[in-house]
Amino acid sequence: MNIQQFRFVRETIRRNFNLTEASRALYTSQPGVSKAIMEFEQELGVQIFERHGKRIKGLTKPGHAVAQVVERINREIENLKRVSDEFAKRDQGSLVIACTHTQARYALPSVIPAFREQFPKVRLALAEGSPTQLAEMVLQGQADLAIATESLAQTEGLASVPCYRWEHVIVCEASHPLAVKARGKAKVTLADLAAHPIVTYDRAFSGRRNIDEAFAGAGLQPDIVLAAIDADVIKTYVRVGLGIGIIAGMAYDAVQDSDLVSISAGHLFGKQVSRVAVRSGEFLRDYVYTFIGMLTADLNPAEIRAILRPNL
Amino acid sequence: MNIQQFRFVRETIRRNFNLTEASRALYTSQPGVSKAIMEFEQELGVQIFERHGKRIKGLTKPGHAVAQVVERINREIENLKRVSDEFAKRDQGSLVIACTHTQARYALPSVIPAFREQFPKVRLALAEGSPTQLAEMVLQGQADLAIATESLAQTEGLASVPCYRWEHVIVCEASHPLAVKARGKAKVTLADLAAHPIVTYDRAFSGRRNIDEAFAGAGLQPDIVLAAIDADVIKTYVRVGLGIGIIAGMAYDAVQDSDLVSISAGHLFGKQVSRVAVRSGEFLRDYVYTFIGMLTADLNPAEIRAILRPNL
DNA sequence: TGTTGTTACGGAAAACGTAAATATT
DNA sequence: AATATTTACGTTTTCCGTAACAACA
Repeated sequence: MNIQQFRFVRETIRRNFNLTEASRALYTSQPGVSKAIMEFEQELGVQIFERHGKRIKGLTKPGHAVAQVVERINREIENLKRVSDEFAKRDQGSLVIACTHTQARYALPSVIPAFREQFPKVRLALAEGSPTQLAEMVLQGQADLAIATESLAQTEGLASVPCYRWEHVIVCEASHPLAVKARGKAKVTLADLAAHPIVTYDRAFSGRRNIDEAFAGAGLQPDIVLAAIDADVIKTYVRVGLGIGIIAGMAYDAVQDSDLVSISAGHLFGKQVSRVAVRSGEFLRDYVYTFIGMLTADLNPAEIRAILRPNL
Repeated sequence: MNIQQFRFVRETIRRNFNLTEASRALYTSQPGVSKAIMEFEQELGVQIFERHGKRIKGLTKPGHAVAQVVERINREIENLKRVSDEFAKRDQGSLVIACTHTQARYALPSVIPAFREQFPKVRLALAEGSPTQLAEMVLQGQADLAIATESLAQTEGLASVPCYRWEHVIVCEASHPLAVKARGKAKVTLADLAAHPIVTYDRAFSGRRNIDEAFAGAGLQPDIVLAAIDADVIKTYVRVGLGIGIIAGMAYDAVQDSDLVSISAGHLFGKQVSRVAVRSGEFLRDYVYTFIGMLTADLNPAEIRAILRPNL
């Protein structure tokens, strides 16, 4: 039994039971993988992979059980490297942040510079995607943490902490009837919004679910003429007159967006809570906790650690 | 990095940082262990062991962190063998039961034969000790499960289920004043007991704590003239007139002990609950769950599994 | 001075890549 | 026919034990 065998088994499963791909991914020869896996099966005395003749098709029943343990071993071995790097490399390393465009564009710019100053040797990477993709990235170990408003708290295998609160705002031109009404101190209603074409976020992003639910709860059918992933796109289409925009409050910049007005919409769509998530049970470098601490003003690093790593 | 290194590190720690002993325990050469550990440290880039010159004295700070992960890896590797044996060996294997003398002598005889019949190829072993020793055996992986009334539920790292209830009984000769009183349907009191010399269990065993607490709660000072680990010894000294005995109810056999009378004492010392414990997070062979199921009449195997292995 | 850990070295074993053969779709 | 897996085989590397050496207590 050896560590290579664990890696081979894992990669073969990940690559949909294609030994050739697995071997390529691990920079080794395909016969080597084949042989190692066969020896592994022989040593354990069980067949891990379902074979149709020579083709590997999937996991056998014992294979499922073995694969679970192998996965845990692989993770712990990765943890081992991280643990030792924590001491050996001190504050060198990398931090891969999986986040939505909204986070990358509006939330992180206030945090990243401070982090960079404290850990100049940590290489930073931003990976963007939909909340479910972000969760997947963290689960697969491709990213160290994910930041999003959706999905993270519900995803099995992730541990998450609330990170900050925000609300939606409506953006439109100053001359728009809604802007006029808001200036008159009158509260904008869902019915007001439903009367106009709307540009807002795509299904999976930035509290769009709450928007849909709010309208549905009021028995209204909003006229969403365009859905986009990021507020910049939304604002652009608001500017060309496609409709009114509903975006995250932090995405409205009083200076840069002075040609538009923002009308608070928290009373319509509720408070949104962005969360930051990591893979549960994972060893994380100290600076990851520091980074999360910078994101979440009201929790201290010890609290964060306690929530994200309860059993270590 | 390889599996040997993990084993070497673990064994070196277990053997109090003596490489020579560790190498002997693992049936290999001492220079091999030394070299493997040094290479491991080099690869991780941290020093795991504290060295005074050449002597290894303990773990460094990074060593502590590394050792924790290494321990987890070792356990998972052991699990791997068990998982595959579960399928490969079907119902062959071994079952090491750590229990107190009381369990071995009075509780298990009704269970073991049935188990043996169902799994004739499973080698059985009984390891006896005090409840804390039993817990330790399970934690260290020397035993698969522990059965005892004390300690198990409180011990960190163990998962336990209640197994059966029992009560203490008083044993004495039929002519003894207490026996006379009991025959007259009068309830025996703690004060009655305190008036006579008592022979009962040793501090750590079989609900002795409840006995002490009951007397203390009543402000009485019992005259415990002899404390023993097992009921056979206690009954022997009761027979030679050393005093009255307080033993576990199941330890009184109406036939074999017909020269003594038993007086129920549940109202004095409360109900005792024996528990069965396993190391939490451990993979256990199917027959282990079957065995536990035989011990615990009121829980079915699925419930037991759920309690003892919540995250698998 | 005995015990414990490291260095040196050589034979055995294994790991791994290339080439060829074989099976599957 | 093209793709995928296993077998064969030889080189290279690693493993591991013995022997010798060094240092602690």
